[in-house]
Amino acid sequence: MTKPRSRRGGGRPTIADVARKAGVGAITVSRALRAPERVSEDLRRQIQAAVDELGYLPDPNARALASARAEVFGVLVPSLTNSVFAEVLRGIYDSLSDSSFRIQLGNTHYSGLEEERLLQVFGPQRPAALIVAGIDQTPISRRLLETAGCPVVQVMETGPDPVDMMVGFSHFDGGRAATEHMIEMGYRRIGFIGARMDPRSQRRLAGYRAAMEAAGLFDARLITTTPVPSSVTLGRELFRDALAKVPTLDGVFCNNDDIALGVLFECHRASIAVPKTIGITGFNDLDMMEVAFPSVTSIRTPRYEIGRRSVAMALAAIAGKRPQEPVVDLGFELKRRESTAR
Amino acid sequence: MTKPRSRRGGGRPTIADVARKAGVGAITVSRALRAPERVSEDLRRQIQAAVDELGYLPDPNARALASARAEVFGVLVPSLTNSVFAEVLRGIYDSLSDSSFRIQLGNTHYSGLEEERLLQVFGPQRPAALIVAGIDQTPISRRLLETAGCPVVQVMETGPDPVDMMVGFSHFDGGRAATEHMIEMGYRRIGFIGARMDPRSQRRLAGYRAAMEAAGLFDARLITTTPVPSSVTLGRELFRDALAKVPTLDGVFCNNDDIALGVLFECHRASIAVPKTIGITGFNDLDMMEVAFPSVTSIRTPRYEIGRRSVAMALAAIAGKRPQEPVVDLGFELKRRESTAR
DNA sequence: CTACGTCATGGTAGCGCTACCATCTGCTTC
DNA sequence: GAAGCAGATGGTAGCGCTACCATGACGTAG
Repeated sequence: MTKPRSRRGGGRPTIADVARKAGVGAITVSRALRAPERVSEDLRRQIQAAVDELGYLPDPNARALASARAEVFGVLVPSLTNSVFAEVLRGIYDSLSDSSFRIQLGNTHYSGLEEERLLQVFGPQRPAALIVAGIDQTPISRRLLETAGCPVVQVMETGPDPVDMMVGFSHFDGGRAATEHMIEMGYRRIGFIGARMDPRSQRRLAGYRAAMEAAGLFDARLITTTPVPSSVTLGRELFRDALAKVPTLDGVFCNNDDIALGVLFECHRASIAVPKTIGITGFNDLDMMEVAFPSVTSIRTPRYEIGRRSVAMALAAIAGKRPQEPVVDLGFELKRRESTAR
Repeated sequence: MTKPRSRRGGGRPTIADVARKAGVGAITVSRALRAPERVSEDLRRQIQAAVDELGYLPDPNARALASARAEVFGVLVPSLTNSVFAEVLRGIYDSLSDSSFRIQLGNTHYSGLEEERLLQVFGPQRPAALIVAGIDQTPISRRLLETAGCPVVQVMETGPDPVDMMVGFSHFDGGRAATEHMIEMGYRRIGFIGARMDPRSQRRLAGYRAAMEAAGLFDARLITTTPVPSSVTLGRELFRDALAKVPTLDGVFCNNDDIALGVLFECHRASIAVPKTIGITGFNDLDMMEVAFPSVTSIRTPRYEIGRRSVAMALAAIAGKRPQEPVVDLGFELKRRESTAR
């Protein structure tokens, strides 16, 4: 005569309660909820009535345990305050908001080690999909992704060797296009200014370098970088450094828009004419670049779209319909504005 | 002779495997992992060795089901791209990164309905704590929070009637302090410009109004708002509207820094002298306000600290040590800068 | 010396759900 | 008319873990 453990769950209705009330087996309730087309019209209605009456909500933990699969998307980004990733996240959230998937977000702080730790935490939970920023995972992270047993989408960049799927664009090409534009506009001593040189920044720099070399304009002294996290403040300081180092500087390609804004403000403060004396190009094309005075040339990147697309691909894969092409390049767009209109 | 279901888990080691290898009972392994002090030194070592050798990681879903408690913090914010919430999130993440808690983030899009939906999704999972932005929950949301059976922290604002705990500051006082500062600096026709008038913006506006009325300067035509989401672009447009409506405008208190930046750029573009002809005050004090030219007066808000503090309070409550005072006001700071230095 | 705590450990019975297989009905096929 | 089959439904047995209670060893008090 064992008395039941008095509902350690705290008394909320379970699937058995619904089944009893609807006069069916528990498994039929389960099916009615997850695959309604496999239950007759009649029972479906009865079950729905019981669910509504009891206010039944399935326990996601029990579900995850029984099916060895949690309705969770694991998302790993290197930064929460960088508005670039915020936009990607927004795309992810918007695409998932009318599904029953929950989102578990991890912040890697641009650290491979932290990424490994987070994957280790996410893995045992058996997420439905993983979305990770970047394509330069450590070998350990890569193995964790490969053995995660769920669709994986690497976002922000494209590359030759996806773990599973990829959505992004070429940062190298972006850097090159920005630089070629400045050369075309007549700038010659074009500096590169970059903070927190993560792999994507490195590739933009490589694109810059390729363009400068092709034009016979490359000079290592034109490059000013720091591992410090990016900020508008830092943009100003790096620009000062760059100008001190190369007084003949006549343009800057900034690793991102924060930096570009810092440069712009410093030009105002020091009464340096933009675009006449100094041309400025940013990267990402944040909303404010168009409004700035003068408006700032930038590379528009498809951040929101990357988020949406990554979810679409993951959902397709979950549904067993893997996309034909696992690597999607969403491209970018050069926005020519006043800051380079010499 | 029922053959076991061939490990639908996919063959990763379970607590039983560890127990067998260590020559102890499963429950002892469970204890060694969660409350090491209750297991003898000897066994603890043996168990640790077995765990390491097998690479055992507890299944969080099974854990959650058995203990009716998931190691998850549910976090609800109204926007992912608003850098204010990004900073709060950063504080939350930094405070939780060396615990075993996972974070499930929901985006309410400033919608009460969406908030209800998300709480409905988070609840059945039995999170360890809930952190929600704002204090103006709908009655339904409020009940969901009250019956969540876990610590709840409302963040961003303080108010008289916490569901459980609160961390924030007074937006009314912030709005009033900013406005009083401008009055003190000699501005008289001070406009209020605000986008997406969420409850916090409303209270800043109320603070502005209180200060203006106290000084006998209030005029309803000075107020320009819109429900449209905030952006730098919008700041410019609203400023144009405001100026068209009240050509004698000599200052603006902006609902947030994005708007302020838009105003600043428009002043540059239209050759309006700042702070001489128009004074500008923002709200939040984003990094760039100090670097802008001219630098922009703003109300510094303790966003990161709000995130940290909310987690600290939640963790204390989980540990059974509820803070003496459930409502914490972290205050704000007026940063006087060039944009109001008439 | 016995009664009685205390501590370390273990066994059992679920937590609430779903995978798997069995059963049953009704219909088609030859 | 028997065999075969598809579709709807249900029963059973877990998923991997922890709550609860039992047990045994030991020490301490009376």
